Amino acid sequence: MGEQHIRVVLVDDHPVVRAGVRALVSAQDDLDVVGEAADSAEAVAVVGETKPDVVLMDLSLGDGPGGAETTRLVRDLPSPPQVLVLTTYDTEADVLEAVDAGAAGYLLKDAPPDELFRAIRGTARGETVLAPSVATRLLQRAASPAPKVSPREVEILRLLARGLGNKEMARELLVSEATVKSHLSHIYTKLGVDTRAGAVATAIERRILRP
Amino acid sequence: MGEQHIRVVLVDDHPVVRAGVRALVSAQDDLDVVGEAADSAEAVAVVGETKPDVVLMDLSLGDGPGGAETTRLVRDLPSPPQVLVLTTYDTEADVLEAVDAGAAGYLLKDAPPDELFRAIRGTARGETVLAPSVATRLLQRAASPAPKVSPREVEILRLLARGLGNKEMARELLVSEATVKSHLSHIYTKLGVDTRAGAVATAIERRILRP
DNA sequence: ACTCCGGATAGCCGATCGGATGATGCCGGG
DNA sequence: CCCGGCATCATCCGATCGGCTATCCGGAGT
Repeated sequence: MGEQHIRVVLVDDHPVVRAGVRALVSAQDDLDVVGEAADSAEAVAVVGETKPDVVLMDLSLGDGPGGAETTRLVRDLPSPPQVLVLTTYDTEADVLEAVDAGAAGYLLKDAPPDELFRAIRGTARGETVLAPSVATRLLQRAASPAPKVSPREVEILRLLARGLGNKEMARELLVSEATVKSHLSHIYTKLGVDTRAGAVATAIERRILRP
Repeated sequence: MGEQHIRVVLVDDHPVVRAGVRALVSAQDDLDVVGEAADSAEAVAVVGETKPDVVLMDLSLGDGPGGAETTRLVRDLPSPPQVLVLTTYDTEADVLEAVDAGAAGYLLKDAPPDELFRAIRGTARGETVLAPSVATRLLQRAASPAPKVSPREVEILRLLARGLGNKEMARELLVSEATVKSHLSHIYTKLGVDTRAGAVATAIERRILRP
């Protein structure tokens, strides 16, 4: 069998979380934490230097590029590591973006240590590891129609959340009021609502808008 | 000078965070982690047994009572410990509730370890320790009028976010449509908006509603 | 080449909303 | 004891919204 020690790099902007994962992971005989990074740039550098088997990636990295983008970057490196996303949220959008970026697994931070260890080992073996709640969510969404809002519609949603009326949105976007209404109708259909307030709530819930 | 070792109990539902704080705090000569708890009941039990000087309290504890309520509980114990809130969010509502519950400090989880240590020591000495961002926010809000929505108005907001019309809300709440409109008007005034969509967005932003 | 989709536009109409104004009853703090 | 906040209800009215039906254009994909 290949490597006996799985080399792990941690990417998380929270010192506390890094310390926690390091403490837990290091205590495992077959797992070594060979590096840490607090942001995207650091992550790329550290991964390039240490050539880990697995990268534990947080999705929210503070200012610069997020975890999804960083996942892309490290996956584009020569002999790229497997990326296991370890984050707080399990939004559909987050999961999809991460998987799309080349993540091999998705775990939540409230997972018990055991699950974390198993996930790291599985990921290192090339397996795809999803937290139960994430897997469930994915299946749910896969069954139901995927509501993908267009860029323009997102703009509308943004203005909507600011409480603008159709007329005001029209002025803001330099289009006619009819166009705004048209977009809104499409948004309602896609989000499965029929009021502006509901659209805003659903948009925020699905992370189409950020509060 | 009193105790040379400051006894600390951790309350957080995330194993990873507990491990992280424990690893960081334990490495300090003058700080001892004498207990951990993952939920409110456990917290009260552990604090009662270990009589710590400081409790590091997360505000979101999963299912049962939250961190604010738990803070009240441990502060009501005989010879209560100081409570230092250590959480992810710095919402005005969260801060106020925590302080009201008897918390002596408020730190964010992305704080550097140094700051955490200083906060623990300060809290143990009875000082009030606020994260800079939290302090700033408090001053801001203290200057501007505090918009406190009534319980009934929160109910209205909840239904609003579900996209219900005034008539439907009225039926749901067993009141007349006029009453609903009245509440809405008050909500608009308090939140500084003039549309339902804006109200929902602002309510979520101010954490009056949870997405 | 042809189709599908996002984006833009138009008009119609009933339902709803938001603002203004005013009134009543209850409770708790000053 | 009186005031203020909360909750309740009522009416009026102009502005807006949401649903419906149709058309047009340009780019991406088959």
